[in-house]
Amino acid sequence: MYDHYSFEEATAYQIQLARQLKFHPVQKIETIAGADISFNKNSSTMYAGMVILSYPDMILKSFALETYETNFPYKPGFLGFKEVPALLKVWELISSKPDVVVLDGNGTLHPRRMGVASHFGILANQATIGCAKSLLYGENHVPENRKLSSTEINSHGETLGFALRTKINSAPVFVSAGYLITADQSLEIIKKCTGNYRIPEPTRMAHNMVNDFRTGKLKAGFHEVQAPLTLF
DNA sequence: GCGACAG
DNA sequence: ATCTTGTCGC
Repeated sequence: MYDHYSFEEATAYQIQLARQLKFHPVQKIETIAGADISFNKNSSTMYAGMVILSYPDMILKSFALETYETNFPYKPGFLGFKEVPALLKVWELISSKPDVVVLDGNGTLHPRRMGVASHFGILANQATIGCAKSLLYGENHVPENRKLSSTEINSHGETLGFALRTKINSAPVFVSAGYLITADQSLEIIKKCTGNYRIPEPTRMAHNMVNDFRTGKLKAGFHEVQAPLTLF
């Protein structure tokens, strides 16, 4: 889908998409999804997955898995071009859409406000949150070493996101709004999705799923979870 | 020119 | 992201 895009064209496309960004509080949240991608080194096959959990219970209800071929390379600032097409393909397998989707990467905490979460959100017309494991853009401020302590991440005097300490003695994660949600509400939601691990439940489960999918333990398609599987 | 740089 | 052994800490 984006394989033929040059980085120059990709940059122009991001600026174009950014003009369509909208942010407002999500009224009711009963289900939340986590999305992630996995792939073998030097392979063009992407293993995409999305899990849907109840909110704020964090109980796995269903998940979808699908593969997608792409040769778009990874480059800081352009992650969306490599992952969004695959994520949109899994997205189609989900008939009952979640209220918000958490992506493994940034939202507006990006030089052109178009991280993978914002990129996916606009194309899917879906509320999204970006939760990255390391900082891509903005003035870094390290939060205190206490669970759920946070600091603002700014750029040119504007608060684009937050650094959040999800676990003591572990590096913070970086939260920002993707689309159709505010940065403040994104932080509140990620806090409620945080369990006993550094990575919040939605993306943590999605990460485990796509890894099992890639290694053949799970198959492509939409899957309903019957037995209240609190495992993983 | 130099350093930074999601997954 | 993936590959990959040992090691430190709760």
